[in-house]
Amino acid sequence: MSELKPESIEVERPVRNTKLVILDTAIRMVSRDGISGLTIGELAKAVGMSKSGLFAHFGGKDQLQLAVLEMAVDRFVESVMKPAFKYQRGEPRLKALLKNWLEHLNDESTLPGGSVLIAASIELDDRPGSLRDFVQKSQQDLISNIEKAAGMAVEEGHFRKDLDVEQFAWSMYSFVLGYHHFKRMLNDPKAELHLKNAFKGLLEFSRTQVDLNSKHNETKQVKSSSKNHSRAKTKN
Amino acid sequence: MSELKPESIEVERPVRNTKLVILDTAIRMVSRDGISGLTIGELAKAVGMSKSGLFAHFGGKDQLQLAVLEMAVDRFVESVMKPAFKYQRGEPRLKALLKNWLEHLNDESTLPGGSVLIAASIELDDRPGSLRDFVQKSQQDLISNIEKAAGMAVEEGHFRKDLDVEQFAWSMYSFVLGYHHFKRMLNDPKAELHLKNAFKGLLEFSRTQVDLNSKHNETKQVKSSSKNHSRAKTKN
DNA sequence: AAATAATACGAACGGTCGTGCTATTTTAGA
DNA sequence: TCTAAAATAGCACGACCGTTCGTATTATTT
Repeated sequence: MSELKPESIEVERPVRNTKLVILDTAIRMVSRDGISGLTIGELAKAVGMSKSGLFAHFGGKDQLQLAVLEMAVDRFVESVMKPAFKYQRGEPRLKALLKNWLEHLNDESTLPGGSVLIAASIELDDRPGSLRDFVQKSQQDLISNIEKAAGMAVEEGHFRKDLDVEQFAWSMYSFVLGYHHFKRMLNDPKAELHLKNAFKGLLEFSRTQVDLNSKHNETKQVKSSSKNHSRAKTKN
Repeated sequence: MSELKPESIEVERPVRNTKLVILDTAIRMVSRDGISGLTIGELAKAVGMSKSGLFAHFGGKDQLQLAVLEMAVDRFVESVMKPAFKYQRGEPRLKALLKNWLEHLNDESTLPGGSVLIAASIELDDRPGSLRDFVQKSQQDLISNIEKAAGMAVEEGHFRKDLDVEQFAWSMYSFVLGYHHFKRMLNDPKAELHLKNAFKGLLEFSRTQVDLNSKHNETKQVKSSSKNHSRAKTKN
């Protein structure tokens, strides 16, 4: 009736939410059933639209799957990586990284069935294609960022100079995988405790320890003859 | 009824290899495509028989899947656990365990697409049912065995007395998961090296460290004179 | 007002899925 | 060899898969 001025300020109110709603729903389904378990029919039913209508938003199933994984990576970067990189270089940043990572994995509202990317890694690790390539690259980026952060900790003097940053990233990532596995599959209530203990031990191991009398560290070996007099062992 | 033909030597038993052949083929397919990716039609084609003929061997798809997982666990026990338990209690057994585990994971002939059980764990971790229950129990058994082996290492004096064996098992398992992930998804050629380094570090961390600088180290425990007799000490 | 683009819909297609039912072949014991 | 049972094949079914097509309802542009 009274629409006189159509050039109001609410010009930017498009229904572009559709694609986002689809992907948001899809990511939860994929979290439970895996990237291969995603079906267009089920997804359409979940978002309340027709198969063909949903299909039209993506060029095909592969592109739908890829869009889901891209969104998963995007969320990970936004909620884990970027906030961590606002912390101070070195140990604080690494600690923040693990903390954000943990919170991200524990967010049941967005990941009710566990990490999409960890699951996709195992699902796709022997199926060549653009999906696998994408996941692989995202994982490599993550590892690389951990290594860089560890390298900064060395530069800052938080970690000792002969630390193998590749080994550090490897161990840290393995601990996160272990946490995911123990929590989700084994329902281990101590999973978080064990992760924190392991990470604390890794930090202590990596820290500068200068009370050495012998200096024959002729190797890049990660383990030197450092005596960890204060070992983090919270017995329970 | 006690009259049987004693001269009958049942040596010419045409082994009912059909079921075994089916499961052996299935395990390789599942290694690549996951336990949910297994289809009866593809499996029948791979072993060269009809869908219905293969189907008759199992009561349904669920039971086929369960049989595959059971065989996977059986092979793991036979090739990893049992041989390791022939080694001496303590560190030697733990080292053998990891060695066998590594060789098992590296056996491309039986596991061309990575561990069936690790993949199944992630696939099933949010889908209740008999499959999930079975995998969960098998994993719990494995963890429990690692904890026991670590406990023995404590009893033998290889590891220090206040070692948290749960934490030990958690870390060891996490390293294996990390190895699997880095090798399969990231194609990291250093995966095995990193695993060995991490395990070596874990062993050193767990070992009895005779700190010479601290005076009040309650080393009432002799180190080598009577290491053979266990002192009836059970883990708390 | 007319033309155009964007969205979403329902119906249908060819395939594959798991799974019954019935026939045929193979095997084992008399 | 004969026969009963076990093993396997053939066939058909309903359900669901991804995908295509034609179309209706809107917005946006001309």
